[in-house]
Amino acid sequence: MRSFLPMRLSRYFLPILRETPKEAEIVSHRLMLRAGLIRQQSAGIYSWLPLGKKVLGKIEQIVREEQNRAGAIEILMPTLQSAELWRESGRYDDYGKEMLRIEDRQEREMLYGPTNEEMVTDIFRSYVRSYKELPLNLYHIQWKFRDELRPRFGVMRGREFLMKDAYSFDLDEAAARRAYNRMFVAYLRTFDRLGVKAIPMRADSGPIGGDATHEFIVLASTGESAVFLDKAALETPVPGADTDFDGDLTPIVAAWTAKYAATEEMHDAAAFGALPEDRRLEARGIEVGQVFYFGTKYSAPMGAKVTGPDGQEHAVHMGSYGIGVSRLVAAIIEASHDEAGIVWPEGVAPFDVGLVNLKVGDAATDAACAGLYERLSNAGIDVLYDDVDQRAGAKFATMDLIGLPWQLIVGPKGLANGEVELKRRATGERETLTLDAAVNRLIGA
RNA sequence: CGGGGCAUAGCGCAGUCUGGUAGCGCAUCUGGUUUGGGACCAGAGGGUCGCAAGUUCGAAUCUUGCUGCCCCGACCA
Repeated sequence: MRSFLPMRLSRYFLPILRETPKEAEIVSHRLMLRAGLIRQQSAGIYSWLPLGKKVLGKIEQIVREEQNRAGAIEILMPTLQSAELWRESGRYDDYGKEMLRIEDRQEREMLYGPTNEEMVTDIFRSYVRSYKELPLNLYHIQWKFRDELRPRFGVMRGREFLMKDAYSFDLDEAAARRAYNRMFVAYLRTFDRLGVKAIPMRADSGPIGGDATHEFIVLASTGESAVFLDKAALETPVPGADTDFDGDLTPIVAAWTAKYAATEEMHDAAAFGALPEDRRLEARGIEVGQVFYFGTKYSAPMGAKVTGPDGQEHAVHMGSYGIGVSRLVAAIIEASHDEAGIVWPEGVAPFDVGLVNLKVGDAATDAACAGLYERLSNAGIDVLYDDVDQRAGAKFATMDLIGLPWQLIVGPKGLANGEVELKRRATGERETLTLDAAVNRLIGA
């Protein structure tokens, strides 16, 4: 007897909207509202409903695994920070109105963190004294708040957003560049596992400062920014799971950075024009990550120093590395959807399979579904069982909308021949199989 | 922050100009008929018309103030 209840749609919380709420302009926002992933609570601030929360968790976990693989170490810093820390770096006055400033009951000045360079630098300087403890890369996955003047496009540009931010500490610039490369390669792997094509592009360092930086841009026709790239970038191989992060990563990074790829702001029309015409690609994209090297910008004013092998104190060289976790949910949808709804890449889908019972209450279909659910679950497959008493059309429309990679359709007609239908959401292909064959196909998939 | 717009049932909308018992579609509930691509019939429930003040015998409708939200631009992970 299994010790868990099946995830039955009739008992789940999946508020599907048939009509598109009028505020949603772009496709990912529309689909996230319609498929019951999120609910807006205030401008740029969203609740994550069960299906959305599952996707967010999947993305978070892939990001975490690849950060860990690259040698970064997870911590968790608070959302609320003291203004004092930000005065040390000078950013309390520089950051502007995007920073949400609040006062506690003792009238202490606080802020809801838009980023964590100061805080992580404070942690570092409190404990680390020697170059022997380097390199160090600390990251966390935490909610941030930036009081955007004009939040829009749903979670694509919300005010509150979930972000992975990593911070590297090294003795000198050369070591910091190696740390940068580790994150660069980790990002290539992360986005690949998330099922999106993300291209690193030369970027403007912006207010965070620094002189080496790349933005990772997901190509999507509905993307917000225009990008220009060498088509060869699309064919550049993504490093495998066996990549040695302690080894020399410069060849991998060089293979990517050698190919022309730039956003509009950094576009060099002459360099782009020098490419053979059939390799020039003008596309649109969404920024989902950025890596920076910024040297001693924070460590120097904040006194984050270590003693080097020379016996002298050195301000550490730092970098920071962000991935927009909540934004990625929207970016993935922008890059992967059709007229009927979302098409989740397998790695981030909220469930692996939607098991559709076409005749709820019929002893044969009910029993077949129960058996299939159990066999698939025991094989580690995450199944959403649609046991709702609805017409077939409505069930199919719901499954297509929420975009699970596979639909396993069980109806009385097929079952009379011992058969079920397996539909691949991405392609729409359907296959009629015996129950055993369908289970084996899914377990093998 | 400049410009524009919207706010009426859970969602999408009409009604506002020209003040007079608050409507439609979808969704929800009940009963029946249906049942492989968003069914049909009959019935039912659900609204302090964003908030406040004013004008008026009477305000969803007119006036003033406020709030929230959206779109374009500038800005931005």
